[in-house]
Amino acid sequence: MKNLLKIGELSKESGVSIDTIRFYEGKGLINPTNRSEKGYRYYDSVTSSVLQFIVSSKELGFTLSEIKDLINIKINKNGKCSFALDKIKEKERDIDKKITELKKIKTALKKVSKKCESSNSDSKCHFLELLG
Amino acid sequence: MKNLLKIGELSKESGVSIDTIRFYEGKGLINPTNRSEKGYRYYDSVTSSVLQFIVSSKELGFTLSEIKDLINIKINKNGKCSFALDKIKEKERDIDKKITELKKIKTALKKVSKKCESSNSDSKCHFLELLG
DNA sequence: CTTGAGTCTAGACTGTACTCCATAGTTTAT
DNA sequence: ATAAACTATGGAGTACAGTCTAGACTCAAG
Repeated sequence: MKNLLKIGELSKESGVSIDTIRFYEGKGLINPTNRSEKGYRYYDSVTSSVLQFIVSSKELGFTLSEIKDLINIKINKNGKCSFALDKIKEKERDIDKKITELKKIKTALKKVSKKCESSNSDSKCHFLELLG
Repeated sequence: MKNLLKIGELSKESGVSIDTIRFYEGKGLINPTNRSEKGYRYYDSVTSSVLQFIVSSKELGFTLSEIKDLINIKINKNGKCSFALDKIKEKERDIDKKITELKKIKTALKKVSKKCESSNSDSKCHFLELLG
């Protein structure tokens, strides 16, 4: 068990909480390098990189299940760029779609608020009048 | 009970499912106009407008709890525009914030995918190499 | 009067990503 | 040897917005 970290140490090194580390294990994202007889988890320091990768990927908008796919590309496809690129491009399209939707909402909100602003502030609200 | 709708009829008229109507009642968004002795809900047709309002507001990005606030403005503040306008403006800022965040993500994703594209498609993925 | 359709309630389940808890066992330091 | 610190497990709770189910009751039509 030399150079191996216990879960608390890994947590400190990675900045990911113990609970979350166990949670990620349950989701199949990481695994302890081994377990002691009594069931204690032991990790090598690569796991810390994996946790960092998870954190970064989350910041890029990937869900845990998508991140699991990415990790599996690394494992099964030997980390070929072309496979990862597909996922990244797909995520870009996802994000674009969301931005488009939000812009539509923004436009609609502006339309509503303009009507509000152009009327007397004490008058009945055009928008709320939809309530019947 | 003349001109009153039973929940199934309201559901058909509004396009909102029976379950959802009851769920909205639990959240305090709507209420049956009255109840029969045996507990059946009866609604007047204004409730259909309220449901339409809820659907529209959801499309504008409001949560149910925010929609409840809007409905209460209508009831308590007599539907004054100035009160509703605050909520609408606030939501606009929310949406703007989300758009900004998503744009940041988009930029970051592009950076990653460009690195992927500029390398041999069979080569190791720069991004996945973060996995250690 | 019976049958089928409609309605009632309370509570469980979905997905996402955790977080917290109790209880028990283990390891480490003094 | 003992206490403090750490770890294990399983399960509950959070937020959001529903959806679905079971089991019981009621209503309308033939």
